[in-house]
Amino acid sequence: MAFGGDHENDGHMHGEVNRRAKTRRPTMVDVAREAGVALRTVSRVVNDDATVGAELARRVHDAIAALGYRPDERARHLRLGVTGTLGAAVRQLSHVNPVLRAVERAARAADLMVLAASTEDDERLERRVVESMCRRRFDGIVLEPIGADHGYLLPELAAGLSLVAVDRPVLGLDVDCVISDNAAGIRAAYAHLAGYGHRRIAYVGDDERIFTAQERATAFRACAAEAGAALDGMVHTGPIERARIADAVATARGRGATAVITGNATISVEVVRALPDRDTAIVGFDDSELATLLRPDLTVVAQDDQAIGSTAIDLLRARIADHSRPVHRVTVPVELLARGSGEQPPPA
Amino acid sequence: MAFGGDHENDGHMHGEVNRRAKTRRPTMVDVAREAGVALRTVSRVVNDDATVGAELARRVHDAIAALGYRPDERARHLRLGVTGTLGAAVRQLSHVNPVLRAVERAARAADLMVLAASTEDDERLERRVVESMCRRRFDGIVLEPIGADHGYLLPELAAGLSLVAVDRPVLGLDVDCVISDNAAGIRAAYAHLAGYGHRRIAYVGDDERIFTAQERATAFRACAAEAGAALDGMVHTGPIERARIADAVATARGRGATAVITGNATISVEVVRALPDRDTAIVGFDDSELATLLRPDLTVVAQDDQAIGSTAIDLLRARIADHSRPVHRVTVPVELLARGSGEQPPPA
DNA sequence: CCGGGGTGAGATAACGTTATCCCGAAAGGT
DNA sequence: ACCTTTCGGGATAACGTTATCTCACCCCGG
Repeated sequence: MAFGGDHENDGHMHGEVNRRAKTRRPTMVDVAREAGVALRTVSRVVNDDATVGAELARRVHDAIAALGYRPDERARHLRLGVTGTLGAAVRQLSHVNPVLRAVERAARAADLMVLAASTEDDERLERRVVESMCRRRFDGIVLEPIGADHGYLLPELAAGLSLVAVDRPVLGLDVDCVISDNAAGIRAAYAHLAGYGHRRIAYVGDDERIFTAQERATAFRACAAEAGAALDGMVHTGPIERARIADAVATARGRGATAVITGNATISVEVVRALPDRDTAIVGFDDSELATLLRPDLTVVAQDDQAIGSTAIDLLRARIADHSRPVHRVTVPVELLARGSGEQPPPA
Repeated sequence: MAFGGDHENDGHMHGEVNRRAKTRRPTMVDVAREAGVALRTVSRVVNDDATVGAELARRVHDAIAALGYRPDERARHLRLGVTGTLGAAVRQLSHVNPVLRAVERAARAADLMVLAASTEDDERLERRVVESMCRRRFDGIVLEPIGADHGYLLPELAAGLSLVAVDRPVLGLDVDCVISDNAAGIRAAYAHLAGYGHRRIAYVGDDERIFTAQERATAFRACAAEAGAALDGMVHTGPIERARIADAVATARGRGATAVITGNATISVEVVRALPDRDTAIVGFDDSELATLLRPDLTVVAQDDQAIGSTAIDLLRARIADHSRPVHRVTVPVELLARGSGEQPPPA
């Protein structure tokens, strides 16, 4: 048995696939000849133009079916000047990315197709991807920008590219963007933990060269300063590595930390992994499916992915419609979801 | 200072974005006029044709820079007949999908751009996405097929579409595909648990209308039959709902199950959630980041995502090169990774 | 019976590239 | 000095659509 299980009854068998050898694909001209009508009439039929008579329309449809004609959008887009396509350049397609999902949804509602590609957190690859989308004349691009130097975007923007940045701004360039209110999220987390009596609160975050990581760490330091709390051994930022995070957690606890705020979902996982017992309170940044797998469930600062995605599409469509409109930078509120891990008081 | 710190120097400020009002984009003709050369010469320069003199090349480059000329791939693709683009139609872009990642990587190595879109597990949306990619004349499509009726693919294939299915075959259609050896994976899991003394082994899987779920459940039944084990209350398939899975786990344990094999990563999470204590052995299908978060770490049947992805691209490229070559259906081996949850014997 | 307006359909010119030819000039050989 | 070869570069025709005209035709009022 080759495949495990026999599936003869599964699908309606469609029979052999007829793979034509090397013959050119039929075009509108061929359809016109076959139907005995003018080229323009075929175009009219394909585009559901009402001004074509029923008899001719039928003949054209028959010819299309007989020849297996498939319209070519490349020519259509070239002629029209518009592609009806948005590009999404995100860090990793194959990672959890609720914002991308919302972007796809919102674009579909606006009858735009989203085609996405990964930038793999590599500046050069981001550039390749974005420039490629530009050359393809996508109507607009949703970008999750990485790195610092986005100078390559300048000529594209000047040439008419419509762009919106999500999650982070494009540093040094004045373009539309949608970001979460990172500072408010950290403040909410800090206040939440403080409200339960915590005085020594630690922060474990991502590499501060990353914009969001920098914003969140800065906000944390500001919270501590405002609360009059010392920062010695309480702030740990750097790359996401298990050993580093385990170390950070150990150090913080050694200095008397009774609660931890994390910088993102991945770090939350590692922090939970590194905590030997359950007596340290945690508030994680970013919601995730894992949050409710832990015990107690993880209290998180959740971003409003839906709002971010649909706002991004709104901004992009507005930019496409009016390329010289003023730049908008939208900050989307976040929400603290109390689930248990952030509501335990410090041990007496 | 290694990381962190001040970022004032990070982004070279690029100043104001010069958003041109409504002027037409410059084309090769404009560049040719500006440089005082023929259209064809500009094309040569853009395509790095060696037959163009240094002086003229410089003049053309200057003109390109002066006008801000950006080549239009739509016209290029139309003229060339190929797009250098592969489409990837997957169930959810924004979910963990290591195969897609491998596909992107392999395609990049072959100098092909991958543009991906979600089908959202919706047959109609899958059709819209695939047909859209066909009309855009993508050179090939990687499809994670859903549903049963893929008849709409027939005319596209006849018209010259190159397609490869991953994870599941296109039922009823004879097209290239790459799938994991699901049956072998289940057999390995079963033998592994049996080897540790388990006699009552349960299976909790996905809806059997899904191809992989059906294959895995079938293989499990075959294993049980071969081992002479009764199946009463041991096989639970259906939609992924927390309540259903909790129920399934409770039933199985009630019937004396000492070990559980799961149908995929999501189900593994729910099974772990539903197990009140740690005395039931588990082997999960699909590896995931969560696997090593649990205690004990989860023993899993891991798919070889890298192999699946690169094989898919290989098949697709071969199909593009020779459209009438014989169809290949590749089965990729899976690997059992023992991490602890599958090595505990039944309670005495 | 004729002219005018509406209407369905065809010829033709774009859209922005690349490929096929062809030509003019420079170089080299006798 | 002239013929041949080479080679850089220019005119022009595709690629497969859609948009702009134009035109033939029909219907109807005057």
